[in-house]
Amino acid sequence: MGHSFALSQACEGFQGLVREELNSICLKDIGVAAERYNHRETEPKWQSYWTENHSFEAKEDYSKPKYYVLEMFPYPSGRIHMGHVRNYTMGDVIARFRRACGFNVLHPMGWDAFGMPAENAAIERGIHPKTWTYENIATMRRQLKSMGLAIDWSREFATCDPTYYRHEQAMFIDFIEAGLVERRVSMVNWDPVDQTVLANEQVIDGKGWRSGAVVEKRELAQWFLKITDYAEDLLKALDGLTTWPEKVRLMQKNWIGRSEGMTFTFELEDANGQKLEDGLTVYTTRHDTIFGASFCAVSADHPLSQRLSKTNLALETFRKEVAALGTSEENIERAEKKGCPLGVFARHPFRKDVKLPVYAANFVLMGYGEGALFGCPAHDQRDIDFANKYSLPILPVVAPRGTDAAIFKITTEPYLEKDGDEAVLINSDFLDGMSVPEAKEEIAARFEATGIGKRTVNYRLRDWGVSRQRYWGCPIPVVHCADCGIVPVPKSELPVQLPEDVKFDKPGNPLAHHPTWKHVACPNCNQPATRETDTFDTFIDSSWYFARFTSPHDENPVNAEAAKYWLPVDQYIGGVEHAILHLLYSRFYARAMHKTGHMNADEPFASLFTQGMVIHETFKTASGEWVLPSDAIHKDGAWIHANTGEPLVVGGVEKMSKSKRNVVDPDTIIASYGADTARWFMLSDTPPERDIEWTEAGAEGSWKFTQKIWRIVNEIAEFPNADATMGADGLALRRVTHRSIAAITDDLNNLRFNRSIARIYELSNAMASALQIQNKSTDLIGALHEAANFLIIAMAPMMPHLAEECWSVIGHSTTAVNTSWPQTIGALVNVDEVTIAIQVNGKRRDEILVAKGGDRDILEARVLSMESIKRLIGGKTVKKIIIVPDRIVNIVVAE
RNA sequence: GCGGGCGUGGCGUAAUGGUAGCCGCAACGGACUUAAAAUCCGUUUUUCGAAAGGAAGUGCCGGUUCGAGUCCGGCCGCCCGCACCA
Repeated sequence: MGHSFALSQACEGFQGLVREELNSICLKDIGVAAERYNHRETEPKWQSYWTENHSFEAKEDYSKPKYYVLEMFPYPSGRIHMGHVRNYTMGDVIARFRRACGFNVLHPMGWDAFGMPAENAAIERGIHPKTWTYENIATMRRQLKSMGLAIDWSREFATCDPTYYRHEQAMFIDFIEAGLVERRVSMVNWDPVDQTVLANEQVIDGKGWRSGAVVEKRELAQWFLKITDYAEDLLKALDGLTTWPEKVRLMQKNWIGRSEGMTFTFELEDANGQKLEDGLTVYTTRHDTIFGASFCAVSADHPLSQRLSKTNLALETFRKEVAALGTSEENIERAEKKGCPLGVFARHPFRKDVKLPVYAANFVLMGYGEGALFGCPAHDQRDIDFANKYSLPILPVVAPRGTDAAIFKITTEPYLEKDGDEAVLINSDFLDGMSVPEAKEEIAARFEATGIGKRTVNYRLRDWGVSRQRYWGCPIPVVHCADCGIVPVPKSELPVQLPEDVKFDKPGNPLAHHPTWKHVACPNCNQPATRETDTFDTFIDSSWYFARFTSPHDENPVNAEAAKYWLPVDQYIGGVEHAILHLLYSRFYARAMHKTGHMNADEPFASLFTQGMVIHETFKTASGEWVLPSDAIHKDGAWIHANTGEPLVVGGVEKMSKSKRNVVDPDTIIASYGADTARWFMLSDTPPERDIEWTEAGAEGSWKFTQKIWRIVNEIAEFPNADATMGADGLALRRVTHRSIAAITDDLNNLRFNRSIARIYELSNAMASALQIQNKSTDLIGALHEAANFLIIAMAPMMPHLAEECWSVIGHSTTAVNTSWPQTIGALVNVDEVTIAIQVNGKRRDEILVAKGGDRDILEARVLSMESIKRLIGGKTVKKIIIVPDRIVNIVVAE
């Protein structure tokens, strides 16, 4: 530990120097084996070679199977971080591996370039969002290129390019025509200081995250995409996404939140028993518990509540109180369950003598079901809390079979049936004795027969509100006209381009403040009208970029031929944090684009892989200030600050973040160790779906390995090339080589990068051992050359620069990138002798080396004649012998 | 609360129900060196034993099986997602 930290400190300022020193020292001692591998020369050299030769530019080529690999494109925040390095390395390995295997690979890159950080930079530092964004893109493009990624840069675009967002606008107009868009008034979180809508995540303790102002609920006309029209399809199609992580599918399933229940209508009457004209329609999944109902509750925003509040001061006050809380679910969660009687009563559908008081309640959501429910306190936690607060009756109507209804009482904890309870209905008239499903069926049949209600399917999923009162986003291409209403901008006039002369000197949307931009003639009647000043949610930009990559320069949003060839994305890779929103929106967008003729597929991503985070150790001072891990040194069993000597507290190993000061800059790492080392580290040891811990020692280890490969290859290159034969001297190495390649191929096909790397280590160890043999025969030299050739191509997806350099050293005039994946020979992959474990009563006692696929009887006889086994069996009876071919012999003896 | 995942050496991890710990890191010993670094060779789950060779061992308890890290049931711990959804 101490050593690695001393080194890491040295590296902070003088990484280059340290490395150069090591190089020169080693050069001196190594003598024969050429120079040390110098990534500073070779990495830029090969990157230029790939660029100049357009090595990774994809063309539609129907003679080859296509493979489209995509990593979630980055937001140009400033600089790439280690998470990017991990993500793009994985994608790159897949791209290069598939390419070597004969696929026509599409591996593009772009920028998710609209969004609030650019506006924040404008507000805080006076930089124009466009300038800020494109400068960041330039920096990050340079950084990504220094990683040596096999990307088709000719397809690059940023979502803030008008050449991209004009198509987004055109498709939105198509969506309007196809009935996929709605303009609707809805409740939003409104920041009165910043004059903008806030997402729920931006409301902290009821206050705006930036302004600190108390957030209000406000009704605002917003654009919605009707994703709920596809709720059922989006849910059902999850079953077909078999190569998505189960976890993500489940998260989407829960998010869509399908529930089967009933809507039905109560008759209402006032306090005097006068029947009201309208009834109260509720949604329930527990219609079986109707006899346990003791109240009804509606949302504060329910039409009935709104209407009655006009003549009910207490109700009006209550509604304001609820509104002040905001729509944040976190706030609702924290709030106590409260209600306000409406002064009206719902008549029980089966018990004419029972009248249920109707409340407005703060826990009822207007957006779900009918915004109204009936409460059955005995079987619902929320309802029982409410009932106890307002002294409402609690009547149990479901109980485990065999319970005496007269004794079964519920007070503060609801009874929820558990598996094995065989719950039945009690206190429920004609339902008594039925199971819950039977009772549900009975009620549904009766309600439907009388027309009081019907079976209904409900979804938790809401329509997607896409309006944002922001400047740095795609303008929504519509015009508001006093006479014609909402008029889409004609496609010929697209793009509706963002004005560049905007000011961020006051709160609110700069587009709305712009003196001229929004004033236009109505496309319909030519009278003065105004543009929509809202822009799109940036999730729209990222919902179809994968399709644009198939034809990034086309005059249409997507070229039909290209899309048909390339889509869907064969392998998509990104963080699990996008498991719901981005991936669900993209799945919806594919369907919407299909409906409007822009795409042929419904599912955008055939396979999904979610990679883990990059984590790093953290340190704090006693006063709680975060300290750079490189400033922490371990001395006499305690951690202290390298400069101040202050004692340090060891924090957790956590996600790299600027605030915890535990970030490692990829630029520094690439400059010091090289891109190949960084890539290798990111793939080693830890399975890709798990969090990987960055350690200096690990990076050092990866770097040493690059040098080891370089040494081995150079040493082999010293021997004149010879063909691999089946000669005895080379056979052992050849077996390792072919078996390793077979395993690596299998692992890479299944994204098991860490395993494939372990196999590469094994192969290199075998090669190093073979090199130790004195007086090498031609057979062995042939085997060594073959091993080197195979190793270079197999490691090329992970360490492409080193692979190219080794490929020339070993004597090729071709390039590794244009070399096919090694073909293994079955006879060398398959073993002919196996070590079989011998168990007695399931315990391993000995082993035996036999020919593979040998005769069972002969094996059995041989095992039984072994001294060690005879001794163990002794005089006991052999009950049976289990033989698993080529694996195990288990002798079961009587005890 | 609901749903899901994970617990294996000092550490990261590996193991189609079939020899637990491949590979790497770290540590220790040795070779080379004036010395250090680098490199190479070796040791490293625990325990008994001089050794040969035993015994135990994959969070805990139980089950299925000839055989369980793996499958089933129940605990404990950690992580993640959703959460007043009627």
